[in-house]
Amino acid sequence: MKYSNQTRLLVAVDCVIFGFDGADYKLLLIQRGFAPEKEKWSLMGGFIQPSESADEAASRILEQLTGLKEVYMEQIQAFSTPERDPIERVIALPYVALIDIEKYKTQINDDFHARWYNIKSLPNMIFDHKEMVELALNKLRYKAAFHPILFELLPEKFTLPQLQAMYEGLYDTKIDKRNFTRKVLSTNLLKKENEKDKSSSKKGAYYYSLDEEHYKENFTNIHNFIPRNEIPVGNE
Amino acid sequence: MKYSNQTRLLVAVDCVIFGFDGADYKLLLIQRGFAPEKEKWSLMGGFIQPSESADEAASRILEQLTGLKEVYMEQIQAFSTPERDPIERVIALPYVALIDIEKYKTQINDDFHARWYNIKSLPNMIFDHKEMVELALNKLRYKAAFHPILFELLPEKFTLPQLQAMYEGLYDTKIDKRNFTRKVLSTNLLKKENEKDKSSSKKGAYYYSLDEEHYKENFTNIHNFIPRNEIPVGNE
DNA sequence: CCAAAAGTGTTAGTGGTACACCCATGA
DNA sequence: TCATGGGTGTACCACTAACACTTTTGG
Repeated sequence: MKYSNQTRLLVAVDCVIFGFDGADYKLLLIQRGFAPEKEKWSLMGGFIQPSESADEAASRILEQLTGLKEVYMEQIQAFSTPERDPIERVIALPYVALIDIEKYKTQINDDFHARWYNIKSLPNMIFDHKEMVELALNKLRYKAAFHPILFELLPEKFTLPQLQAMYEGLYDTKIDKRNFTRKVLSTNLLKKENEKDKSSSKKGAYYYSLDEEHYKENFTNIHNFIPRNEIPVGNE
Repeated sequence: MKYSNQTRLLVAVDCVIFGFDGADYKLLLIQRGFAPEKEKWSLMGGFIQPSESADEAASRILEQLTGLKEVYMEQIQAFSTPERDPIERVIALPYVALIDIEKYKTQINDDFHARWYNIKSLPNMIFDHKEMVELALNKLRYKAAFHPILFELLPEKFTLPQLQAMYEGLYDTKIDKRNFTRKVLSTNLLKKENEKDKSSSKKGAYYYSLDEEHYKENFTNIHNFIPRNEIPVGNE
């Protein structure tokens, strides 16, 4: 039995995949292989299949492109204007994903002609993908100010200067390192390691890693990672 | 031209409509008039039509039921598991709406056998509508702690004790009225009127109204309407 | 020995919370 | 006059932000 006299629509998920290279935020884009807008840049996306939920579709699509599973992803608002895709109406469910850019490098699947673009100089993108990216960035900026989601972008061991650079990059601002260190450590989300990372200074910076216990328990707590006046308005 | 070999799906919006009666939060539910689960309670919903966006569909559906337009609405996460509707797969885009319960009363459309239910004693609902309501409530609790969205639930003129009761109801807690007053007034979102509301006390409480200018400008600012430890975790 | 990055403490101000009494008035 | 709800101020504490010098070490 079916609902009668109703229009059925294509539903796609589009993945807004962010990475961080130590200095800048990058967005992973592919070159669309088919018309219209062939060869323009696009988010990686795909239609929801009969057997899968939207979350599953997003994971599948992310894995197809990057080889990565179990990545932090979050759905944002649907894009649904009837004319957004000129071929046929498609409802898009965009997902924001944060991945460790280093992990991706080793598993790249080049079938899609994917490329990292600095978020400060994005190319023209098809349809309303630019809007999706803007929305995703806003969401990220808002959420990262209160929740430790950026930690997902880092390798297992990382230094506080690296972490700080991530926050500075996202908000395009400078943060006082003494205040930042104090805030981050006071969350008890991190464990200090004994080794140092000497790759970026002679003195070396201590490695930290996530304290998995505390991280899961306190993930939804509300923190204050960055000064209030750096949180952009017009968000979520 | 069309995308070939892809499955098209029904896409519906479901409206999670909250009201506040001065003491409790209410959810507006309808009695489903058709099988399956005929006569069980349900959110008001409807399929997205070919000519409309999801936002438009949500407004249309809200207006059908309540007669109200230009109401605060916000989309929350899509529900998309393949089996959620036993008749046929439907992707649901839930919307949270906040309406002034008094305005609704005068415009009720009884075709749908609608009824307000206290959110503390909801009836059994069809499909995953209960989950939608939970998600919507969480979202509301989180957002209302930082943004003045609850103001949408009130009539044009309202008193501070009324406003406080709304916050107390949402978080099921008591708030110190001195602190609450100070916080709310410090936002500069309100204008004090000269009249008093004498309906709930002999002394009377001053009416306030939204300072439209400031309200629109500062809507996205981050406030602190309720104590941190009352904000539930596991939110958004 | 020096350049370059890491690490660390203090202070002043702001904002949050806890707390209790007087005010106005209709009945 | 009294019961009821409305309105107001203060003091402590915690958090924030601003700020500068010392440490380490590879070259």
